[in-house]
Amino acid sequence: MTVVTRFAPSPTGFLHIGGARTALFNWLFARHYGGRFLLRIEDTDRARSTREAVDAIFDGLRWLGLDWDEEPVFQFSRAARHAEVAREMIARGRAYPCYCSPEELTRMREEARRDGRPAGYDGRWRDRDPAEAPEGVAPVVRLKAPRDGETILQDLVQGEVTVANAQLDDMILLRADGTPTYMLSVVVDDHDMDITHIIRGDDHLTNAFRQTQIYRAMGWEIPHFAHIPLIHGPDGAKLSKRHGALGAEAYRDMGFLPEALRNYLTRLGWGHGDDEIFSTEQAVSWFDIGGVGRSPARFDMAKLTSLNAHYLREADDARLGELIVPRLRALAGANLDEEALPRLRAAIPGLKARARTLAELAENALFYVLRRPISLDDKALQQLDADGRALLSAIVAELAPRTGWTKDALEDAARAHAETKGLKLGKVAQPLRAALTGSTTSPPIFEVMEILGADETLGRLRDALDRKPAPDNAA
RNA sequence: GUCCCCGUCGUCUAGAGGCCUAGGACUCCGGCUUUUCAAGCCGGCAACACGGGUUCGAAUCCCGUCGGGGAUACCA
Repeated sequence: MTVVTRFAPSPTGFLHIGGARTALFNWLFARHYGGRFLLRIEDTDRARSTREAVDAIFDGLRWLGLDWDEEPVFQFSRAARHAEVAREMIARGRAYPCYCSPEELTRMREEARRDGRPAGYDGRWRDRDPAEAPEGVAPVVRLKAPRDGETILQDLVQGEVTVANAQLDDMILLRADGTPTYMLSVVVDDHDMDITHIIRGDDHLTNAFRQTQIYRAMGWEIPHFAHIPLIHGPDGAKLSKRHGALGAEAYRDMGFLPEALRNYLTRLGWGHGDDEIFSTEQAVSWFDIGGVGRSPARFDMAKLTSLNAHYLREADDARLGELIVPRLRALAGANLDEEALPRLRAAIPGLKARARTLAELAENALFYVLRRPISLDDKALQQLDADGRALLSAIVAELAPRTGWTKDALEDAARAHAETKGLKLGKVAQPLRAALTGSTTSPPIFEVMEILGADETLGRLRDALDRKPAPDNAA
């Protein structure tokens, strides 16, 4: 049997992080078993579904590297088929029209709750003669669900879960306007799409019981269910839009790499021994439902960030360069000079080891592409006090005439210079760093000098020396 | 209210009766290294929710309590 999984989001917003993980698990499972991973857009709620949301979901999935098989199914387009199934259920005596008014239903719910009974529709039209139907009221179609006994679910994650049928009322299959409800649509579509494994959030666990009853009513084979625990926010509450339930694109904008998010999300709620960092290929070969935990997990930015730092260090230099160009343009508030790109390419290795996100990478890279004179931060300014400037002018004289402008030669020269003055290398390195990068932290300073080149380096050093001395901090 | 699910360091988790004086990762705190900052290496703090059983022996099995979450729509 070929495994077929699906991800079935409703296009009412972006691809939020919980949905992304659900999609990921379905994708991993299908790929692991060499099966198919399908997409179905559940757009039957016409009022809330938008084309923008559909695009955002596709984009998010693509960005995460989750490719799907076949054309996505749009659920609304299958409404006629859903209604046909409902009619078939009526013909089989497994569904019936119900003429209850919304007011009646509310009253039923309130009374049931007050009496401590399970809330829900009491089945009053279940066996009533349709001749008694009130004039001019369009009925809904309800499932004639079993009233006694219990429905048992064999869940791949939650194990065997049992619920008394008395808890489940006769759910609506077709609305008064003839459109299908979610409960009917999912079952029909999952069946027609030959879905073998339904992997979804455990907020659907109770739906699975009702859906099981529809499968039975139609005599269809019931797929395997795997209800995975939801992701919670840092405060332990449900991850909602109020907390961290951001869309995949928000994480992209914050500067996370898709492979880092994929690794993080895979590890959230799933484990393979003590493995923390693994490739997508490894994840595919290791992934199985058995490794999925039963308790909800909280979303932890710090760990995602740490993972991202790892993947940043591993990432291809040219790729990172391209990724940060738009960010650099925004930070610089201008287009980049021609020499900026080759300079950036040479600088990435030194830069990426010091950044945790693309946002940080761009910030740290900015000094390389800024035009002279560059601005200095407060700590850099402090390095360029009278002492610092004296050190600087001495070393500028030393560096200016040289021809071998490589980091090793430059370091040798600086070391020799420091030694004659009886200073540690750090003493001369910091003023150089301040003048060249505008900050007190940067990649190795002689590497910076080599990448900047002799002209730019000397220019920046002169800029620093030409500056008016910083006002005395003590004053 | 009713039903269902969950409960190991702050967080993610390993653990499927003795291998557990509970392991790893992230965070945090020290140290080493060092031209700064990272990285790396070494070390440290830190958990089996609680109470009863079962057993020679329980984080692991059972029951209860408490806590958290989810579902209870002519939404999906």
